[in-house]
Amino acid sequence: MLPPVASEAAGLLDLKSVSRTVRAGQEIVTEGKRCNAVFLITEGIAIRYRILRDGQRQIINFLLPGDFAGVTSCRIESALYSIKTLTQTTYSPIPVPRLLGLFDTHPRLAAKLFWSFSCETAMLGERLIGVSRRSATERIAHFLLELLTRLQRIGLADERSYRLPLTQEMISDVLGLSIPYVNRVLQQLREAGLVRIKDQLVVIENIEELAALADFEHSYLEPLSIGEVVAEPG
Amino acid sequence: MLPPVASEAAGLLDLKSVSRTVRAGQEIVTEGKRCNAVFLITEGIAIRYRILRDGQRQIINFLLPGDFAGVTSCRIESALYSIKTLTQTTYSPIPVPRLLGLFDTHPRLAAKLFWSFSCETAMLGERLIGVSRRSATERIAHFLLELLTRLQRIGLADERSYRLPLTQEMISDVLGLSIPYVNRVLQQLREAGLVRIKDQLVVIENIEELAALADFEHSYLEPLSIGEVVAEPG
DNA sequence: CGTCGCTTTGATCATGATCAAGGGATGTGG
DNA sequence: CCACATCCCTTGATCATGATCAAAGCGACG
Repeated sequence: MLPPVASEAAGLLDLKSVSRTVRAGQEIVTEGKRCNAVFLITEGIAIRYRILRDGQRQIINFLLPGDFAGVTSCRIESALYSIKTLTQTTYSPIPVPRLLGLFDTHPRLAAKLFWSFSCETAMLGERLIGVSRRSATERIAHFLLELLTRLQRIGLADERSYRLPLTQEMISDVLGLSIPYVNRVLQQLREAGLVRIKDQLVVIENIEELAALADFEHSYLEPLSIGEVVAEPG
Repeated sequence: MLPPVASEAAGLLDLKSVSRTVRAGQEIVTEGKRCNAVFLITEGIAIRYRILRDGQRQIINFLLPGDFAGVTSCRIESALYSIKTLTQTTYSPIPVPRLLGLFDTHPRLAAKLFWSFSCETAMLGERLIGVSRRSATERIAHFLLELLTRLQRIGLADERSYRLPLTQEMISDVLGLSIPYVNRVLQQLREAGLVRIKDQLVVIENIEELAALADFEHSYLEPLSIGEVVAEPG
């Protein structure tokens, strides 16, 4: 259940033929190394991150099925970020020239692709606001809701819960918090009857209250009814 | 002295004919209101920001000549962010359908545009890392160096200084700090002989040391020698 | 001359980091 | 079957970065 843009691209580029599957914990892009392809994730979950000079890790975002990984990681010289799988993951590398060739051969698809990337940027903007201006509790709540919404979009979450290998360390690395503090905040959320995380299962017990707490507005995740904009002529 | 991509786009779209000039302090996009165009800034400086529910302002980034403003602000329903000018600014609105039409008519340009946007995302990623994991001093140093580099690219900064109406409040709103603390950190940087800000003139007195302090790596701002990637055939 | 916008200073407070250690699964080799 | 290692979660005590509150200085400008 990939988003339309992703499956359309996959079809056009005949990506199945070159897809690869790796197990959990593999790096598919390494920061600082040359990288001249982007990757369409078709199954599995990965993170994009950077290790800072003091050894801290900052996770930039989570890559879910349908996401194009590496567009912002790739630079001509070297990748800006590393990408590592959290679960068994299937992905298709798309050489950058091939991707850009799409602009010549399938402009309409390219336009959609372009617009869908603007969604990633919007997510980053929201995360920036969160990390910059929100309390630890708000950040954690917001982050868990963002994941819920994104996973629902691709059919990997039900009404109020989802399953993924999310450690407290990862939460701290996404949000710029310390592990013990994440632990304490999660306890509070649990005691408040808002969220329960247990054995890789995240259950949002009270979505409305949590969303209010987090000031969560999911409009920035809306899939942009691009059809209205790039209407087929006639 | 606009970047090549911007001036190429401007030429093709015959934007001069519809350019507008507004004075400092004007909002050209308002969060929450409908917005169905993006804006190519040709002169002047603006900020993109959001006012949070508690009244705090988070500045997402600075828009300089050559930047396309509003791609991430625009959603079909309503803008995610506001954009306000800091100086007198000239800009050209580009209706979204027109922009997307470029993908049909000038795929090569569209590809460049696409790639240049990935630069904005990279900047956001860096800012996220900064706000999330760096100390106030590092953040401020990093921010001032980023501005220096970006302004140099478009000929608006010399070797080590630039002029723009940057208040301490704005620095605090970009970086998620309080005004008094920004003030104190700036004093330290001044006393250390690293940076001096006076009367809208920012002087980096010791670039190397400041860059080391900030762990500043400007590769993420590199203009991506896209020519190598989208080489004209033949 | 008063007001407004910005900078500066001081005192106190608190959010969240850090340090240190223990606990509970799960897995692995002897 | 047990030692032990590893990974992750949890808890406690202390510390510090940076927020908050309050007020004063300082031009510029009408």
